[in-house]
Order: sequence, then structure tokens, then C-alpha cells
Amino acid sequence: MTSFSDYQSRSAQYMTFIDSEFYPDYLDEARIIYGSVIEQFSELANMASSSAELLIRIVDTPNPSRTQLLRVFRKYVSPDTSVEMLKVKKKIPKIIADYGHRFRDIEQVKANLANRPKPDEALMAILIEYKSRGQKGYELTEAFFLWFESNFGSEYLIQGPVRAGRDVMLNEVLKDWQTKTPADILISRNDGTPLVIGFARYDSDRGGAQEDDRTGGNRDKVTDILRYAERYQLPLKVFFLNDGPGLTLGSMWNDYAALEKYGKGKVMVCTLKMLDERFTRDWLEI
DNA sequence: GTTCGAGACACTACGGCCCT
DNA sequence: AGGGCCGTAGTGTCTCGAAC
Repeated sequence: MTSFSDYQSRSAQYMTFIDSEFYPDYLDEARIIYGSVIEQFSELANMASSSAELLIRIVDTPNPSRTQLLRVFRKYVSPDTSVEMLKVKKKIPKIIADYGHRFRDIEQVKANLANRPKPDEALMAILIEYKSRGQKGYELTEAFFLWFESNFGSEYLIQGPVRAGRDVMLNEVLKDWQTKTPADILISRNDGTPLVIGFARYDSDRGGAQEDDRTGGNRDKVTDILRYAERYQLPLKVFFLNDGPGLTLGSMWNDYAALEKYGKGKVMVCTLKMLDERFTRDWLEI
């Protein structure tokens, strides 16, 4: 049986690249999406007699414009208050009370708006940078679900959010599992016997490990799940779907190889392109 | 003296669930 | 039925200590 470690020298061949856009190609799209938002912000600003009033006017605007206007508000008026804070409508009076003194004066804001080029491509580029955050992870899980359905769809059950959505909570699907542990994938036999708990992650360019959901935390998950499998005599295994060029940076590949070794056959780490070779019925039924 | 890795924190998008 | 909030997604960026 080949291991994840064996693939390291050919890692590029087994990597899945999910396309990103090139600069400056996306500026055209950014102008379409944000041009009117920035214009609308200018209009609201020019009508307002204070920055707090501007915020109130923005909050009264229906979505999807509101969130985008709040982002522009943050850039021009109040870098201290995150859009996440401003999203909650009923907290707005308190935010104005607590942070209002740090809002940039409305006259200054109006002047700054007037002095920017039109269209303001710099601001548009900043705004669009976040648009596709998170999407690559969804592409990865969706690709796995499609692959699994076409290969094992009739023989096994698979659960989990295909794109966005609530994770599979282990305490809800495993009898007597105590802690709230989120997982991305659960595969079981048609009779309900759980076979695989899966975690998915796409890394574009992060090399360093993130403690909570990377290898440190992963090892704890493996320990807990395998101990559970032992106690209840279940054929339960742990699967890590990891992909993206970030895997080749730093110690990531070695960390995951070590994790797989630690699992003694009950843990498998794969990129999408390894699935056909490694994710077999034999492994599912170990 | 500079570079690098790891951890910590932060950011926005969006689907789905909950509440009215 | 619709609006609002929550949870999850990947990654940008800062700091600090170790290694070079």
C-alpha cells in the first residue's frame, strides 16, 4: 500500500489547481460589481450631515447593497469597526455611541470622495479581492462528493455539506460521542454503520500550520476517533482530503505523512488526484 | 543583521437555518 | 415568505523567536 509520503517527489502531478484570476483582468468585473456601490456611497455621503447619519442611512438600505456600502464606509469613515460588527442592525446605536468619536468627519469624507479618480479602480480592486475567498474550499468538497457519488453512490451513504452549510457534528451522528466535533464528510454503509469521517481543506499558499484545524488538532481528532472505533468495535477510519499548492510549502507534506503513519492504516491523506489509486473499496472496508 | 516559520488574529462571502 | 444572523470557507498580515 502506497503512502502519502511516497507521493512527495511527484507532488506537482497530484496537485489540483483551482484557477485564480490574473491582475488586471478582474478590474473589468470589479467595475461592474462595485462601480454603482461606490457611486451610491457618494450620494448617501453627500446627503448626510454627519458620519453617524451616513451609517444610519446605509443600514436602512436593503441588501445586497447594504453590506457593500458598509465595506466602503469602513474604508472611508471608520477603519476601527469591522463590517461584521456593523452587520447587526440593532447594535448600530451602541456602535455610534462607542466608536462615533473616531469616525472621520463627514466633510472630510465628502472632500476625499470628490478627489478620487472616477471610477476608483484602486478601491474596486481592494473590494473584489475578497469576493472569491472560501470558494476554493467549496470546489474541493464538491469535487469529492461528485467523485464519491459516481464511484460508490449506490453502495454507500455519504453525508455532509456539498458546498456551504453546517458541518456534520459527530455528537449527532455517532452514538455516545460526547464533544461537539465538526467534520466535513461522513461515509457509512447502507445499514448505517459509520465507516469514514472526513476533513477537507484546500491550501493555495499557506505553508504554516494553523493550530486549530491543521496537524496538531488533526492528531487529536485522529486519536479520539480511533479510540472511539476501538471501544465500539467499529470499522471507522479518518480521511483527510487536502489539496492545493500550499501543501508543498514548509513542513505540510511531512506533517500529513506523519499523521497518516500515526493512524496505522486507519488514516488516509489524499489529494483529489490520488482518489482513484488510493480511495478503494478495500480501504473502506478495513 | 536578515530571513523564515509558526501562531494568532482578522477579514468578507455566502448558504442555510431560525425567527417573525 | 422573507429578513437577519450564524457558521464555515481560505487567506492576508502581524509578531516573535530561532536559524542562518
